[in-house]
Amino acid sequence: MSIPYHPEAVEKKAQQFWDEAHCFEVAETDGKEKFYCLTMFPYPSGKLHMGHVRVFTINDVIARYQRMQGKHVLQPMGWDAFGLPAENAAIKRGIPPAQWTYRNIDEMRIQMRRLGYAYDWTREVMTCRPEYYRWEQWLFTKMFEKGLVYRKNSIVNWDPVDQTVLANEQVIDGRGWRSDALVERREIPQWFMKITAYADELLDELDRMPGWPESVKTMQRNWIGRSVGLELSFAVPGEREPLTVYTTRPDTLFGVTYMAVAAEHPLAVKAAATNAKLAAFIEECKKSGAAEARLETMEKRGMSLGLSAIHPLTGVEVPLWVANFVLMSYGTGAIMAVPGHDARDWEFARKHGLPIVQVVAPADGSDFDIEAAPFLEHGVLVNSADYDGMDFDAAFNAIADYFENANRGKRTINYRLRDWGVSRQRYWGTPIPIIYCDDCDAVPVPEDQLPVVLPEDVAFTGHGSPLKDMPEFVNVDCPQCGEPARRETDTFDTFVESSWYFARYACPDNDKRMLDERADYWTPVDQYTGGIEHAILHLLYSRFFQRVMRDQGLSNVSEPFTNLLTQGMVLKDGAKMSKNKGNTVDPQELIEKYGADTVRLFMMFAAPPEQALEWSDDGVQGSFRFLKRFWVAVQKHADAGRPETSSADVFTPDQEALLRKTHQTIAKISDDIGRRYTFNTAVAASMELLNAVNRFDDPSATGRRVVQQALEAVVLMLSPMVPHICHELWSVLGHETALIDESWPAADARLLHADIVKIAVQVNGKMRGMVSVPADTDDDTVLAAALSDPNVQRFVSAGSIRKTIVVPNKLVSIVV
RNA sequence: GCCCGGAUGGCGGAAUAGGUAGACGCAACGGACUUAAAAUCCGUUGGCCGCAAGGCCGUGCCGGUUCGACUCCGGCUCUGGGCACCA
Repeated sequence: MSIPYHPEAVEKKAQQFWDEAHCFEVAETDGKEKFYCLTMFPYPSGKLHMGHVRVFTINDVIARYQRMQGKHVLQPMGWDAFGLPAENAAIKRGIPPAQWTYRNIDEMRIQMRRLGYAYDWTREVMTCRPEYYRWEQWLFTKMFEKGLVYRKNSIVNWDPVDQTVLANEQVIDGRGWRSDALVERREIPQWFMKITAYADELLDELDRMPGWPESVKTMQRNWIGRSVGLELSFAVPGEREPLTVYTTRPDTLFGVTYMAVAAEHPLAVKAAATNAKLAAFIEECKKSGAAEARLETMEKRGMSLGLSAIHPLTGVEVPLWVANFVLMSYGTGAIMAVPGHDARDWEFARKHGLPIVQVVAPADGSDFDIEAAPFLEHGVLVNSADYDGMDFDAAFNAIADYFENANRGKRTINYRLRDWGVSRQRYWGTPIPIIYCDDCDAVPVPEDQLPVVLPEDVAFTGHGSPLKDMPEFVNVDCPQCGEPARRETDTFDTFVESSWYFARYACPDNDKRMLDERADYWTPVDQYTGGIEHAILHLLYSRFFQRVMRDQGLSNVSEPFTNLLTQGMVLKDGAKMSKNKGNTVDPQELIEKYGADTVRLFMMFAAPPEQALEWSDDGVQGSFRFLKRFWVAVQKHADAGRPETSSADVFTPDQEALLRKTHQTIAKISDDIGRRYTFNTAVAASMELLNAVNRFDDPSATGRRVVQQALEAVVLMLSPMVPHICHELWSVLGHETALIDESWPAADARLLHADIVKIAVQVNGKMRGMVSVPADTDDDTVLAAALSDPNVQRFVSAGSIRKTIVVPNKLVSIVV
């Protein structure tokens, strides 16, 4: 008597079983291989979206698969709880950010539980809790002591109407998103972490990280952007200080025809003091956001400073300009321009009528029209005095030697990577543990006064941080001299919290130390899964922080994530699903309609994990139908009672075919999940095997035994993806013990290969026939069989064969 | 603008090391069951030609390497992600 498939009841029952048995709570167990399986933790935005469901399901499949491989699996979950959206919600709804955040966490936790993820909830962390962020404050004070943090001026987006600092996201087409005022660049003092001190290590170690995708490693290499170049100076007549610039192309030095400085550069500021037009232009330049993408794409504008610089080799005077694309915070705030061999310099020279000189020619001696386009490749020097005829390396070295010997410049290694500015002029974040004293300057908060607790009960207006208006927070005594002092009101970039949470899951309850021996047991993370959008910032900051913790003696691990899986976005209508764009699909509705297993299955089946997944409402239905067919097939089989366990090992051809199919499928899915992470093809293979079972009609004892084996394999192998229905069907198949403790099935190697293989026959590269031969037939016999195919013969006349290729068990290619 | 990806039937995708393009699923169409609908089951389905056998074309575009290219190389187009204060 078959029971219909009711996902809600099935899922509730399975989850209750796992909860009561505490299946997913893990301690540090000796003698068992550990596997730390982690997803990037979510921002508690309100409800789960499809992107969450995708990444959590992928990771859960891996965690459950590894568990079935006999490993001791930790899969924790927590909340990246600080951030801008809570402040926006607070303004919009008049609720304190903390309240809004905790409510969202509670709601999303319920949704996650409904989806049946194998999380150890006893380890949950929330970054907005003092017991979490106190350790980050503590580490910051340690970094302060080591000189790994420092304070300097840096640029922010300033909204002149709302009188507030804006995030890049809040600047739309150069205007503040609420005020619509033109955004300005403004310099304010901010705290920086010296990630550049680790630049070489972060770069070099990428070569020894086989578990990371090549694309992510390339992006990080380019981001760090290590380059070897020459630092040299141009004298400026009438100025005491020369203008220092850095170039990776000293070979183009003779092609310098002008120089440009940033609007904030002292030379520009000085010149503007006596030139109203210039002053106006400089003010205009500051009216722009700070985002690089915007600076690079906006119209390149500039104005002559009326000054010149002396070329260090030729002595020729080149004009000095101020330009909107040169930024004070990058490099020295000045550039030497070589329009003949740099695209941006070329474009700017064209626009402003500045001379373009060719100093590098193509190595093959061909002509190049420098007036039509810049020549960007390496080549042979021309118009470069004694250096003419040299190639890039020779010219680089000769010119660099000249400057170093004359003590007028030096070879320098530069990084594109900049130190990490961690100050945010916002309320909802970790307070930066610094006290400003008139006499002692910036003093870190002593360890016994940590944590600096963020007051949660605040009236939040959105006009600046409410911390500034809280004297009880701001006014403190200087820890050094005891005089009245002021507490820092800026908070940390939320990337600081997400740079070490993965280690804290090992010991979230320790109130004496940041990390303990349990972190030594679990770290590094064996499998880390998250969005490709984090390929650079979050992953690089985490690699940096892991090293800071290591050098603080907290860990002996350098790389935090051994294997990285970057899953693609969930797109709708070709764009990332997001609340901003209003193109979201609510997973909750689908769960209520079809159950968690259907949603999980569809997410795994719709696309391979690394690829972007274009959402379509069609197809979820198909996954549900498959689960129903799966359910009915197992029930129907079980209704006839358990097959006898012992029978002779004699099979009919059909029985043997299903047996082979079962074992081939086990081998394929093991590879798909264990090595390739192509869960979509694993699902497809399960479907094929189930289709084969449904077509198979053999009520004999042996037939039923073969079916039992096939169904058990499908239940076991689908269980990481659809754990609830499999939990139930495992007992339907007659098992007393729970599926969660079962091992992954093993394929019988003797049953993996077919005894008859089909060989494709090509003539001149075109398919002309198929022949069936026993597996591993020798080449000559296969060729003879191929040539005897009537259709092949039509295209091959005797004696005309020029070449034959035989690919064993696959293909014959005949060239006539 | 710069860096990293992607493009295959009506749709999502498969082809794992250069070797049968389109597995599996969706949608559509035809049929069975039903008073009917839903559900379920069976069948067909890249395009063109052909009664059939079979042939020709076909993996974003242009070109190359190879007996053989979705796969490798060169050049484009469109599109997704990142660009340091969204997370």
